[in-house]
Amino acid sequence: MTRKSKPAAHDRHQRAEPATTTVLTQVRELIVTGAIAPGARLAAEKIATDLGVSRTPVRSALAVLTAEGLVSHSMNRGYTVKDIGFRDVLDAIDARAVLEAKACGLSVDYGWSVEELSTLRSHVERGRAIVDAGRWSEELEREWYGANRAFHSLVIRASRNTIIRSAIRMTLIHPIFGDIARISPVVSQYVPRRLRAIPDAPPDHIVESQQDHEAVAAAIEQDDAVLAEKLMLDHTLKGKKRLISVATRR
Amino acid sequence: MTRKSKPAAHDRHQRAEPATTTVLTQVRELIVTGAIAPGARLAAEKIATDLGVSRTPVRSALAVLTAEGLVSHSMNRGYTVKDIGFRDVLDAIDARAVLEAKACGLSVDYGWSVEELSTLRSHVERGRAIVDAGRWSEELEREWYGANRAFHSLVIRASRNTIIRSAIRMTLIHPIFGDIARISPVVSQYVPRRLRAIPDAPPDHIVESQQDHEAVAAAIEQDDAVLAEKLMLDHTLKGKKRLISVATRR
DNA sequence: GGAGAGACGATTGGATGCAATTATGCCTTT
DNA sequence: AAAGGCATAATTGCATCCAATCGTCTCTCC
Repeated sequence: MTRKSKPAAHDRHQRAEPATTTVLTQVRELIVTGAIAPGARLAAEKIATDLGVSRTPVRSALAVLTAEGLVSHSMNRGYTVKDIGFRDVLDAIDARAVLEAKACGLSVDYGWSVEELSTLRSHVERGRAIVDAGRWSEELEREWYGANRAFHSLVIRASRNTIIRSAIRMTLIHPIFGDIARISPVVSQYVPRRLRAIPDAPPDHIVESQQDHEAVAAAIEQDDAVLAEKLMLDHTLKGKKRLISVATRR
Repeated sequence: MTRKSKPAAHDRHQRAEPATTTVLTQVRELIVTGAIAPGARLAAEKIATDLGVSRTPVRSALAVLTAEGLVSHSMNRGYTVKDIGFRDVLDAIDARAVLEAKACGLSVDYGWSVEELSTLRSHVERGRAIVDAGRWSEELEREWYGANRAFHSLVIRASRNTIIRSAIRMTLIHPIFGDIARISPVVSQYVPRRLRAIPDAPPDHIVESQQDHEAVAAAIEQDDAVLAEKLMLDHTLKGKKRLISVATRR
């Protein structure tokens, strides 16, 4: 017995991460992806056994999710998944619009490093390549949304404003925007099924978004904070308008 | 024994509110008011005995505070109060500026009820009366800040945007803004002591803020959403500029 | 037959107990 | 005497346990 018995003794209290954190991300994922339906009760016992922990970390995680606004809580009656209505989605878009626009403007005020700028360019070019590929598919769409998300996170990070970053992450803003209308079921429930089909060419709104990204990137490269902020604001609000027009067209 | 034995039986499990919620607000208050210094460790056992509960609700509350960004957490090493720097305060002001400005614009878009408008007027007039009182005191200043807070909350509520509301409440934005520079020690630590003295007449920044409120209220009454949004944005950013000029003047 | 009261079961919120990890102090060693 | 190592103490994180509350079902009474 010369070896330390550290590596994997009991496996029970042997976590790299607190169980509360694990449960938190897991349950949040289940809610955001719609695996747990809105309005459903969140029985602590069931979640605990499902995830292989006791109720204590589950209850902690649910408290956090309540603060985040994803679930609601009634004294002695447990937790339920909040039902996110169309109005909430629009509200979240408005909130994100101003936060992200400001982040964009601040990033220019702060100044972009050459590395950041080149990363930004690569994200934009990746999106352009996908749009210009001459074809379209679920795979390409997923990829474009990947570039989209990378573009937006980079801008938000470049603002160096951690408060805005966590404000965007917080509340419903982040979950809802997983990737507008397609990935996030919270949003896609408001989009008619036929509009969710995969066409042969990139849909108009993606072409338009790609152009928006390029315009924003250009404004950033030209150090025009005011323009960059305005372009980013318009970009997000276009998404809101599109969602409204699409949702009412049933 | 004809009376119901409901009112106050054991007092132990007889809460109108979960202990987690109580602990949450209590500890948050302690942190925001500076009663617990930044960087201090938050020993669960001590907090529990101090507040007369067990460690379980305390741990839940600390998890929420971590999500809110007020405390940081290290695995197996407990929780510590996050040290909020000047940069964080400025970041929070930027975030709040755009959120509250948007809320203001949205409130006009949505439309104000006559009751809301009259409440708004009364808050503005209360502030005006205090500023015009011809004297000044700690008491008057507290009152003016009360009217200030009422004014801002009303505008935010009138936006009908619950996401923006909780975004403002969340992260550090709300605590920091308890009442700029005076009430909140998080901010006032950056303000030289001599500037915190109580003068005989209302200080310039309060007179200016009062004027701003009146201008915003006027724009709201005239249904000018764009103007109201811009005025509110400028109002908050003025506070940021003032804080910067005051903090660097040591 | 319907309404209300009461009881049972299920589930919650909180307190306590236990294993593991980290911090602290003392001792040894060079 | 300083540095390192070891043991002890303190504290964390989680599981378990218990009392209180809520929901539901049944039984009774009108």
